[in-house]
Amino acid sequence: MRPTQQRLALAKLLFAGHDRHVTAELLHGEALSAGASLSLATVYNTLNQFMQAGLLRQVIVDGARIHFDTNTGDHHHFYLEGEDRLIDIPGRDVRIDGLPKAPAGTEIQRVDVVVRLKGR
Amino acid sequence: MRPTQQRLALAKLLFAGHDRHVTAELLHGEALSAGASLSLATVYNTLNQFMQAGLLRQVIVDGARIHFDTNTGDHHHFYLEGEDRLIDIPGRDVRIDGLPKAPAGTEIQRVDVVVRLKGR
DNA sequence: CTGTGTGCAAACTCTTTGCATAAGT
DNA sequence: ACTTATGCAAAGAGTTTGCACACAG
Repeated sequence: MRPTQQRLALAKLLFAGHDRHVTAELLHGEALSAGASLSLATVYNTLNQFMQAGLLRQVIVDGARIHFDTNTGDHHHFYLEGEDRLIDIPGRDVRIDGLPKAPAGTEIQRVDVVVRLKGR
Repeated sequence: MRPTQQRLALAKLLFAGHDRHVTAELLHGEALSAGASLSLATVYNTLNQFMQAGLLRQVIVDGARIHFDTNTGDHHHFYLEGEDRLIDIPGRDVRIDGLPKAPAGTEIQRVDVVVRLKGR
């Protein structure tokens, strides 16, 4: 994977600080605002490449959009429906009991917990 | 909501037996096979109406498709990635401990657990 | 005859793909 | 030059919407 201008710009936005949750469109907007010049398609491709490289993870909460998460470790999410926003829940603290064992011929790949929040 | 032919055909397929998980496209196919005559758009509209009526619930696991679940009670899901198939996990049996409390100004609407399975 | 509600063609949104172009050897 | 990889326009997949038509009162 070559360190092109587009990829560097996105990497910088994604990994510069703390963990982030972004959608392709949001990141595209940020990149443009930061002066970079790339298309939304390139953002998607880059996000998928970063994902394959293990730098990023998808979070499915919304059906309409895919969210990408720079935190690839074991954790879960609060999802604020109104604002379409994600907040990490550290995986260490959470314990899930009473799950049936995986059906024959399958094995568990991951357990995702999504706590859906409603603004009050 | 009028009991039109289209709605009756779909209701019959959805609620005739045990609980089901369907996508719009799958249900459309079944309806056509059963001799009904309706468009995919109508299936979507009808599913959304059933949902508003509280007869159905959406399950978001895939990002590409929306799954509809005739089981509206408290429960969770196994998701078989390869086959794009859902299996219910009764909510009674599952206990989740250690979740942080909801951020100020928000309240928990629902907690969804998805156990992602990989065929072996 | 009038008004409410229905079903579907067409539109829309998000994401992926095919290909001309660019970069490296 | 030749090969591999890149970025984006255009296509694809899933879902929603606007509107002509049907049905009930």
